Amino acid sequence: MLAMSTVETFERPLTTVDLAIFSIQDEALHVLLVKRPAAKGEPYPNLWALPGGFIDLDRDDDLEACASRKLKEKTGVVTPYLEQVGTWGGAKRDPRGWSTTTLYFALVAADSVALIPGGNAGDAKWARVDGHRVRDKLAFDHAELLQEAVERLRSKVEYTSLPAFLMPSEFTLSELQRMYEITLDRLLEKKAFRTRVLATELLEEVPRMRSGANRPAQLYKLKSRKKPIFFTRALSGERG
Amino acid sequence: MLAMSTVETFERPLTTVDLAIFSIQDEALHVLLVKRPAAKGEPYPNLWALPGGFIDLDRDDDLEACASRKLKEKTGVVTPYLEQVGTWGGAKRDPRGWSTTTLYFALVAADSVALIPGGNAGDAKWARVDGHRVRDKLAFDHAELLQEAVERLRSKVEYTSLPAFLMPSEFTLSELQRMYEITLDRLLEKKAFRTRVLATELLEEVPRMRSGANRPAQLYKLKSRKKPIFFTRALSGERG
DNA sequence: AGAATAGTGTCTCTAAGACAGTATGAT
DNA sequence: ATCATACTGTCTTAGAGACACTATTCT
Repeated sequence: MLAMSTVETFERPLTTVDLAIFSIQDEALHVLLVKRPAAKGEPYPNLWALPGGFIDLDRDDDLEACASRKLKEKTGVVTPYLEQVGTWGGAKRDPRGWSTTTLYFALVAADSVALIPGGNAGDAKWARVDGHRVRDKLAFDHAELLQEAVERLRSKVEYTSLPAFLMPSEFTLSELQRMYEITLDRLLEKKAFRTRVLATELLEEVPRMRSGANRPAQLYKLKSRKKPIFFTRALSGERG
Repeated sequence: MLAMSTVETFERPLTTVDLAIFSIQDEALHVLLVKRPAAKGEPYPNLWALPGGFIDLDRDDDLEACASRKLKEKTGVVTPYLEQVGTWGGAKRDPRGWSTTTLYFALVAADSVALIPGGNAGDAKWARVDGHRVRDKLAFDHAELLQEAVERLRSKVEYTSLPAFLMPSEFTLSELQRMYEITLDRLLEKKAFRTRVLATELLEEVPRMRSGANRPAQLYKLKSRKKPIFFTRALSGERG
């Protein structure tokens, strides 16, 4: 390498962006996994991994644009909740050399993402999150990345409206509460939940009801699909 | 470049680690700045910037080791509080090309860091943080990085024991409260503060008192210098 | 009527906030 | 005694949690 200035004298690590894309399926938290390619030179062939890959320096203006692009490629979803979890970098995490990955987590509503395993056939799947992990052995340090993403998600659910981003466009308070319970993996008290949520600027009534074999329920929609609401107190976190 | 495997076909961004090193000086929050070199090819010559630089792929095992190394080089401090804030990456933030920087913030006790502006003479200084910024114009996007670091610091002070890491080895409750007030830039109520702090496992009495021109105060030390304590509720954040 | 889920009334509990009061040293 | 700061007593307030109660639809 030609040393034109000091910047050239430093070797550059491999730089990737990975995604933990969460969604609720069958009343359980799921994360999207993709299968590692089997081509020669590829590490961890055929293992499952979080979707992600190298930054395209020509197409990606910044890290978040890169994450958005990869999310859209995998799920078709364009405006989900997307948050940077952190960056892992080190000499050992990729056999090809010193590498960094910046991890984002995304929340997508189940009904907005019917499209996945179809385009790339069987090389992508939703895996159920059990505790902090998934049944499959994951490539690289992705088990650790996933654990941190799940922990970030769970801890933020305690004091924000994040689960609202997992909802379809209209939903009832009971359905939203169920989404909280699934992401937290514990039951919540109905009255406290409703008071808490309705005390904020999060929801707006729509003049429709959800009918079933019981009393109809008021339907709500999000006032804004932009940023989550922060509550003044976290849930206590010990009850069941 | 020779394409030996797919990994070689991707250009790699410049990758750096930067630090927002905070300390309390003269009853105010300060951050350590270094002056950009004036050598040709160096962007933003002579402007102040957050300390940082390229990863040394041979010496730095991982990102945090790199941050620790740079912190030690600048301040001599070896075991401070160090937390990753996030990673900024994009095509425009460094004129030399697509670059990423991973920002860490560190909290160092004022008395543990007498050594700085001396080694490198006038190329480093403590700058007072006013609101979310500093008087000097900063290089790159460091004003934005600093703002995020300050916001992270302030918001975590609301519900953690972070300011404890800014204290000398022994201190009184009033001194700790003052540290909270300085980092938050607002006054706190004494009784509530003491109850909150003493209800945790954070502090341990030492059998000594701080004497002055008044009633002596009980001295305390941290039970652990490792991780911060998380309180169950945040401060309300509106009073003054 | 009964099942099922929506939604409320009300009490308790915890920890923050307000603020006045007492305690203990130096001068 | 006075001042300054340390420390406590106690009332108020906000919001979580518990839990029983009422409401409304369907079958």
